[in-house]
Amino acid sequence: MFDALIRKLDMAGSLTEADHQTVRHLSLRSRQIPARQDLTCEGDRPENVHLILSGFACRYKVLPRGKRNITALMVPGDFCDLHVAILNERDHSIATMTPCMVVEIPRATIRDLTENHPRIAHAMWWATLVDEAILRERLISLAGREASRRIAHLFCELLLRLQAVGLAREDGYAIPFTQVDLADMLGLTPVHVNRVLRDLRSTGLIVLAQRRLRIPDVTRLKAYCEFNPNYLHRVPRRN
Amino acid sequence: MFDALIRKLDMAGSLTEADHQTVRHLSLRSRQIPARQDLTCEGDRPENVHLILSGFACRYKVLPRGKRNITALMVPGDFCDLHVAILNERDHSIATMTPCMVVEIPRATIRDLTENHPRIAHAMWWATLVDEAILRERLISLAGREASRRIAHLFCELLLRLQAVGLAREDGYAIPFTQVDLADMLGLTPVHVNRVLRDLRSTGLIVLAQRRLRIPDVTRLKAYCEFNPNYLHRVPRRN
DNA sequence: CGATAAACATAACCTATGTTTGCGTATCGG
DNA sequence: CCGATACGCAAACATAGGTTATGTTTATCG
Repeated sequence: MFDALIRKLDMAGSLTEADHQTVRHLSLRSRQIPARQDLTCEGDRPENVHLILSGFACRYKVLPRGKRNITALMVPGDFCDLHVAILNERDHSIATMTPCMVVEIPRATIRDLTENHPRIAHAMWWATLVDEAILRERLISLAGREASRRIAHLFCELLLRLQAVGLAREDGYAIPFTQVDLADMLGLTPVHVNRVLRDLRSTGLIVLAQRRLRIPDVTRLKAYCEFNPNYLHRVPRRN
Repeated sequence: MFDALIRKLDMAGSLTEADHQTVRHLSLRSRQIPARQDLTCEGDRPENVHLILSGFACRYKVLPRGKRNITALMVPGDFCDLHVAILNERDHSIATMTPCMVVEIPRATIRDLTENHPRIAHAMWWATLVDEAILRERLISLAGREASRRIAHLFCELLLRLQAVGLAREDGYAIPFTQVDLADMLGLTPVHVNRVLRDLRSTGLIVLAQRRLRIPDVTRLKAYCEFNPNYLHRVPRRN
């Protein structure tokens, strides 16, 4: 539990051993949550910040017409809602997409960390900024890429993010979303998602069956959607 | 110069008088920059954080095919690139859209503030989160609203943001963008922006001429695009 | 085991938006 | 003052993606 949290914060690259100890001495609880259940709702006075240990969650907002927009996807190791500690009203909801194990971090704990542990505060701010960068890239997808490249781009992003936490192989991963979920993430209709997936399959760019995605030629898929991973702000590891 | 900065940080609502003093004693320079000029480029090792005193700027990214995507709009009182202090590589560029007066805040100054002034750090983090909320709302516009509502939504957002800094009246404001700029912000073609503006004009929702926007019936325009201002996280002022 | 629902698939049609092109007008440097 | 360039506007046409409808497969459950 603490490991996941420390690993996340360490990505910012500024923690000391003392900071690690501080984190390890927090009193945290983790909780198992079933699939498709709200963690928090728009308008709530939020009490806890959540970190995902396992499973997938999403940030979403429902328009008056009933359309669900997924604005972010959270995978194991991600914070769901750091905002909570800072902003007073939440402007969106967060739900699990699969069963999830999450750590609950009380708002007060975050407050304390930001006030008394500048390097940890810095790391949390860093995490916020990376989330924002991912959001920006999704915006670019919606504004400028056609449906097939948009999907391909999402698949490439997920490949890297899941590899970073050991949930993807070199060439693929388990993908737990329905086509409706994908549509809500990509700003498309489920029907069109289905069409485009068929096309991507038929050109051999992806192999997708039984909720498992295989990318036979990762380089080719990345080239197809002009994927540039710099926005993920990964520390260059083995590059 | 310090006033604008303090006003921005104060929106988070957590600064003390001592913090104000700290800010006032920073050594900052301001600089006039002509229209349509990059403040910083993608890939740069960034050195300064910018705060806009006057004029409009945007955050953008150019896709390989040459399409420019504007992912954010900065108006007077906004930070352009708080990231800089935290992330090491920039993944996008920032440019002025009109002539701008900007304050340059050295990266080292931000570092110092985050390490030694937790409430100021908190305020900067807050600003980041509000930017992210705005970004999310733009994402929703692109994913779920058709062109005319998308434009209307942008106009409503700008009305509030500009009113907050005294640059808009009750019913309108000077809007310095070209239709090409609008297209790049909205993920549309300039031609379609033109069409849609014509429609919005003909239905009387907006009056737009000589780079000045007037909204005869603000309530009606807000209703039209289902505008909900909660994502701006304004402190309720006179509501 | 059959019944029900969820997810996936695909076809026909429709519409919002992109594309191309052209024209008029304002703006600006020389 | 002139030519060049940017911007706004409009019309005709092309297409990606939305809509509606319906069938098929897979999972769930009594």
